[in-house]
Amino acid sequence: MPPAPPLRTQSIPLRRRFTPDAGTDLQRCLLCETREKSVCNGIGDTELAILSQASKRLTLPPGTTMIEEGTPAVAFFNVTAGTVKLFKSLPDGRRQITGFADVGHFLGLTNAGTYSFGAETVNTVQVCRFLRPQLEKLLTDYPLFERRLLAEVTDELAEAQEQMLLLGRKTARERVASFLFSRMLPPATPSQPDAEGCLVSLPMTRVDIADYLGLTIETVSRTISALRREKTITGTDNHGIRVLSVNRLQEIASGQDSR
Amino acid sequence: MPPAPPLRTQSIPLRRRFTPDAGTDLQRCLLCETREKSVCNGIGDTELAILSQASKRLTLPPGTTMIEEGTPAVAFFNVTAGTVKLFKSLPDGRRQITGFADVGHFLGLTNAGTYSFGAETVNTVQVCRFLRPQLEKLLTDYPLFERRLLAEVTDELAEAQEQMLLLGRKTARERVASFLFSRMLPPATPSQPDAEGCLVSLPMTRVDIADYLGLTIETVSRTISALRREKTITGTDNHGIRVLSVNRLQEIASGQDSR
DNA sequence: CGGCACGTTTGATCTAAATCATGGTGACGG
DNA sequence: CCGTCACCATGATTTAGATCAAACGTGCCG
Repeated sequence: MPPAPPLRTQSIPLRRRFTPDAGTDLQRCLLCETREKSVCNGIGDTELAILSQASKRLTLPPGTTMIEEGTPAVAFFNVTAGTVKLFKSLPDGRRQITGFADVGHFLGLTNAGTYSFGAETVNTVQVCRFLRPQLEKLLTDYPLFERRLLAEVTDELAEAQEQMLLLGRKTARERVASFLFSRMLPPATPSQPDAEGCLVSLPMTRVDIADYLGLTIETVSRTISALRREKTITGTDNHGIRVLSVNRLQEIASGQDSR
Repeated sequence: MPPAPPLRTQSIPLRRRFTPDAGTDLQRCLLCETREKSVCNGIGDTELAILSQASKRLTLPPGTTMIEEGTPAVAFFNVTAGTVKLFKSLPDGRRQITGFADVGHFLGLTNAGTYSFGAETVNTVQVCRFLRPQLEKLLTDYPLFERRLLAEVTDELAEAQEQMLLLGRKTARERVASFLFSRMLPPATPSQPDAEGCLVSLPMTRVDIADYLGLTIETVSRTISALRREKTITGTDNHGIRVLSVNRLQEIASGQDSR
């Protein structure tokens, strides 16, 4: 029914951009600062050399297509810097972003032979790439790695259910508030806890936010403006807002809101 | 913004209804017909007695609350007959059904100490219940069990992403078509493949369908009527419709639709 | 320095689906 | 057998958010 929206993907997949980082030594994983946040923590310190060999670290510029929906599922990624957006599309171009994978998150897991979703970098991203056979070997060799992955997928599923509640039953206002609130929960940018309000980083564009919340860019923009007008948030920078009242935001997000 | 809808839960949790089945012998799992459809298949034939001891089979009448959102996560269930609905709610009563767990599906997995969702039987349901410590022992003792569970959760996540696309970007017509189509994919009720059209069983009420698709009962009702009027489906039974044109239904579901 | 491209904001209008309202049907119990 | 209750269908009206339409800033490049 809705007419096909204009194509929004400003980026094209560039194979030559998949350049491995220069210094890929065997100590890489041991020194990795994001290890404890990720599945890699399921592998002991002594065996980390194996992990380094099983994976390759890549640096990807903003707007790089990492996964194209429907292509063979050959790799699994672990994000060590930046933000990746995951999405599904309809033939006419309508798109739903199903999640943003930040530092410590994995992506690319699937049972089917092909990916059922696409993935594209939001900003400059660093990932560790595991090819499928290597991943499977890690799973069988390191039970704690598998256990950790199971836990991560379980969390991911719980988040997905929360997002279904948002998409199916929340108002635009509640959706935007939920989004901002969830973005300030993990200590991603824990700058000043509440010196001048908590800073929330929004590396993605309004289009991405809209496609994540099941809204249009106009509605997202208007709603953010309204929250600004009523002093729940401040900041005119498009990629970083400041939350003035966390409680207020949470109330709106959970639907306990007057207006 | 939307006023609290009237309470829709016609059922109340009845502790006394959690009665274990009479004949719980050690051979139960070996004879279980739904084993190969479920995580239990990760355990070898010889060790099935252990599985029988780790679980308890229960028969639950329609409308039984199995899991109450926010309560301690003490059990994990495997559905062996019937259909269970999983849902999340907002304080004012708005509800989103996040999935229907049919035969072979598990429910109740979580990392947090409490359930982040509720679960209620749609019709008469049989489940095998594992208490949490028992489940964890199975996971560590039987790698194939854990691997199978990881695969199930991964599938569940893919389904959740598909549902996010539906909730965020599809029209009412596309949502209903997608629902009916997805319900006929698994050979749940594989009666006649296409003798007089494929039969699809809908054990849940219109309210449940609406809460699953992020619509109102009126819209669901009208949309089903429209599909009937245009001969894509037939049947006046509320809990079972017949798909006359599978292709047509799939086209509508995926958004390639004229009207 | 001017112009173009991109992302964003804001206003006016439209519409798909929600809400409000009513009637029908079948199951169940007294 | 009749009243009640749960569920479903359908018509009339309203509305939240989509769509259509400018206009504004900012950064980039010739």
